Amino acid sequence: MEQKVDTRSRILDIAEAAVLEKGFEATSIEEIVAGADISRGGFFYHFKDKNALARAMLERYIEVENALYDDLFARARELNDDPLHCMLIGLKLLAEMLEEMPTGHPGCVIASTAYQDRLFDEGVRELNRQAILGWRKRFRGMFEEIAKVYEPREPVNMDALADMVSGVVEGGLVLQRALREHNNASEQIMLFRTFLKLLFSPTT
Amino acid sequence: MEQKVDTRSRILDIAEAAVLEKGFEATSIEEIVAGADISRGGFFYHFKDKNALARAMLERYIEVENALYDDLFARARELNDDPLHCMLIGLKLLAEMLEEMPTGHPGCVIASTAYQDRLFDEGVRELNRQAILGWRKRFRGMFEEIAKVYEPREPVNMDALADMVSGVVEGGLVLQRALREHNNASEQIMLFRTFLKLLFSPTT
DNA sequence: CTCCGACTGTACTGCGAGTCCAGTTGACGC
DNA sequence: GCGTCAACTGGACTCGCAGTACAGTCGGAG
Repeated sequence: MEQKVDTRSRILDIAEAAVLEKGFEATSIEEIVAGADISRGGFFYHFKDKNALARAMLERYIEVENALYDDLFARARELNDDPLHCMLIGLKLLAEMLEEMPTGHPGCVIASTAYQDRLFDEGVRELNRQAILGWRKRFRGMFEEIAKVYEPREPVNMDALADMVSGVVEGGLVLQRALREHNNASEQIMLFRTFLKLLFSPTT
Repeated sequence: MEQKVDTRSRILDIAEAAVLEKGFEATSIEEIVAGADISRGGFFYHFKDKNALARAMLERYIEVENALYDDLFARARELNDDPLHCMLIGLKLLAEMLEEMPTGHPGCVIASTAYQDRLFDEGVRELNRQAILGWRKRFRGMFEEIAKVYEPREPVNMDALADMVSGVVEGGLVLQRALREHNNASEQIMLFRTFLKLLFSPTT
């Protein structure tokens, strides 16, 4: 049973690296089993089909991403108790993290999944949906805390503002991928930060 | 020769609809030729392979999108000569247009292409890149006009601000696709508009 | 010693991309 | 009216990859 966990996550590691680099469809099972040094039969022992692999990858990815956000904003909170400054510091840390990744960010599986929809079953799509709704809830909560302290200068839809965090990151990653530049995502986050500063700045 | 143009664009129509709905890889040539009522041989007569099809689709799509932006901001200019207000009106029109699309927006081929990278050759990727750089140039020009009249309240990187238009649209479309909601993209654009209003509002 | 979970290995089906090519059809130029 | 050429049709084929089926192996827990 040691082996089971081991091999399974080894497959996920290899698959994730390949998928983030080339896309899901362009990654063959042949290639994964070669990388993980197992037989084709071994692969299908762990995953019913490619869909099951996609599902497991998404689950793991979302978990990691959530842990990352938890950690990021916890660190931000330690540095400053004010909800607005906590948000601003958290976003700064996020931008820095994205910038530090040498090969550029691995690219977000969410967008990739969204645009290859029909390749996946309903379970995978629903997982994707729930992940984004989770982030909406997370950031909405944070923005409500901020709004309690700082009256927004313009009326905003809180759900949309929360979605903008995800949207700006996703959009930035799309640009980055397409342009072959490497800091678009972090620049976009920094601009969003500027937006928040202006939106919640005291009305003199 | 009438036929040639006719059949070719009929293939592109069918393919575009299918690809926007299901993604490129999930769309088979079989299905395209059935829809266009031609033989497999006929398809390969017009397009060397799926890559050539992708390239032609992208070219057409980018042209349409550029014409759309031209038209949108020309209409906005007619309504108001001030560069900031022209931008704000143009974005409003864009948001409304996205909202009016009954099935939600067809989804942006750019993002889809970016995330399926290795499926395509260098030509397709470069086309994609140039399209985004074109939008950067377009919006950067507009923002520079605005900045001549209105001093930005916070320092911003003009290229990044220009990219934010594309990024917010792309990001919004990703959310929309993944969430199965229908107005995320337009909401994101409206939020970006709020950002611009705050950024370029007269410093009291 | 035996059972079981984690595999290996092989052989097979089926699908879709892409190739090759021989033949048809209709418009146009002469 | 005849040849030519572009725009196809239709069919046969190869290849790579997903997925199925299943028989056999191997090592550790009981």
